[in-house]
Amino acid sequence: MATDLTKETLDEVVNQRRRQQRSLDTRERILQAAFEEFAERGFEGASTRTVAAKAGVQHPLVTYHFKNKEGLWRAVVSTTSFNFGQHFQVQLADISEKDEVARLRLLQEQFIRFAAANPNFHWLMSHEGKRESDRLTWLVEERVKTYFDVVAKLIREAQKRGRYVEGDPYHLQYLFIGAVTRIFMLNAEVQQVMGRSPFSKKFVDEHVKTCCALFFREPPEKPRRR
Amino acid sequence: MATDLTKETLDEVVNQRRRQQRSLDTRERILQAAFEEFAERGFEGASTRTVAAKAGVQHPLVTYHFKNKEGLWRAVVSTTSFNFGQHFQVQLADISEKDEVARLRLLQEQFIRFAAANPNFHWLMSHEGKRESDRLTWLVEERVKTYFDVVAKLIREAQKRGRYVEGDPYHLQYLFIGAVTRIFMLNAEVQQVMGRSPFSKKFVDEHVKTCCALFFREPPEKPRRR
DNA sequence: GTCTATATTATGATAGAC
DNA sequence: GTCTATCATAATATAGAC
Repeated sequence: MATDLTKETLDEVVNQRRRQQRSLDTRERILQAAFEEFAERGFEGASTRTVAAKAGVQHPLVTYHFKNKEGLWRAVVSTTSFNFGQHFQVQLADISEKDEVARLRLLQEQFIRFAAANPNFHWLMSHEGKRESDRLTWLVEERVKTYFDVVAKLIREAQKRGRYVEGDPYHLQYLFIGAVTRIFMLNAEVQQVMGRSPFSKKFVDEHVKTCCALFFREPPEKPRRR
Repeated sequence: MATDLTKETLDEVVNQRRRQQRSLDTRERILQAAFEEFAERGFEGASTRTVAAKAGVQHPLVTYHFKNKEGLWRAVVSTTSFNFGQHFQVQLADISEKDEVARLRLLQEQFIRFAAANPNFHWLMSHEGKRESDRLTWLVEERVKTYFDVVAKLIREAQKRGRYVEGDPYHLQYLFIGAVTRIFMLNAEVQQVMGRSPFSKKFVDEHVKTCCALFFREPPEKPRRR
């Protein structure tokens, strides 16, 4: 079949592929710009025209690719949530299923490093948690609960072994997430109050240590060796 | 002089007072509505027309009483910051200047109870900490720094006595504030994830205990009595 | 797939009557 | 002090040309 293609139809195919590629690029650039815009201003505060301008495309293209503002928001949440999940999978695979404390510690450390690298992700989520909405219900059912449940299970195991602070695991997760993320989310204020950026490697390493030290406990005293 | 007043002028005085009172009421209602609106949507997301509608007044009255949107925002921050400060003064006066650990503990507990009662206050502040602006600079210089400095001093004293976790006091304050406030700020999400409200008296009491337990340390072992 | 043009609605701000 | 009327601007969304 391919050998039957005339010069004209070959050109058409090439053109079509170029167009498809450009379309994908456009979609990707809108998505990236929308992520920043939604994180910065929340769903209602965000402007799809500003998104288009940031992405360097005409504003009707937003509607073309994502139907409407809500479709754009859902696409942003889906891709960023996927990235969030991916961030843990790789390293977590190296650790034995049975060592729950080690898994939890790695998970929490990775969470902190993800928060440092993606403060916008936490703004995106936080904006929706303020008040009830269809978007919040969707977010909780599809994304938040699954993550919370996984971590809660690990926290319970760690608590059994005396390696994590006491308390309701869901409650403790809100404390942990708040303690970890706020300093990155309020980075402009932090810069003015502390005179340094919370994003430097040195600071992030300190932050990992300090946050983990707050929630993890040293192993209970073993009978003395020797 | 007062005895010279005719019936007409008396009526005028009464009317004027009524008008002044009504004006103050209007101002107050706009202020309250604006607090909710700014907390919910941030400065740029907030609409002065929505504020007027919530307050039940015509929208030009916003301009009359506060000049413009920024003037309204400043008035909101000033009054709510004043309330925040007032919240500590009363009980703090009862504690000796010298017992820094007790002062710090009371301050932190009062902070938690204030956060539970006024989640909007923390939203109002958080919106501005995201990115640089004249409003942020004003906020940090006029309100944030003074509070942070007072608490940092107490934290250093408590650390000297081994009664507070180690680390930079400003850094630790961001951890503490984040841990404390997030669960109240995301109350709609919390309700869906945990199936209960973070605002119940029982929950707030638990929260006070859990948060303080994370940051305060028990006194170092004294030589055993008896 | 992309872009011009436009319908509709909402915003911040102000002028002027009462 | 309050309210009606209005201006200039910017928003979401869509129709239709290319």
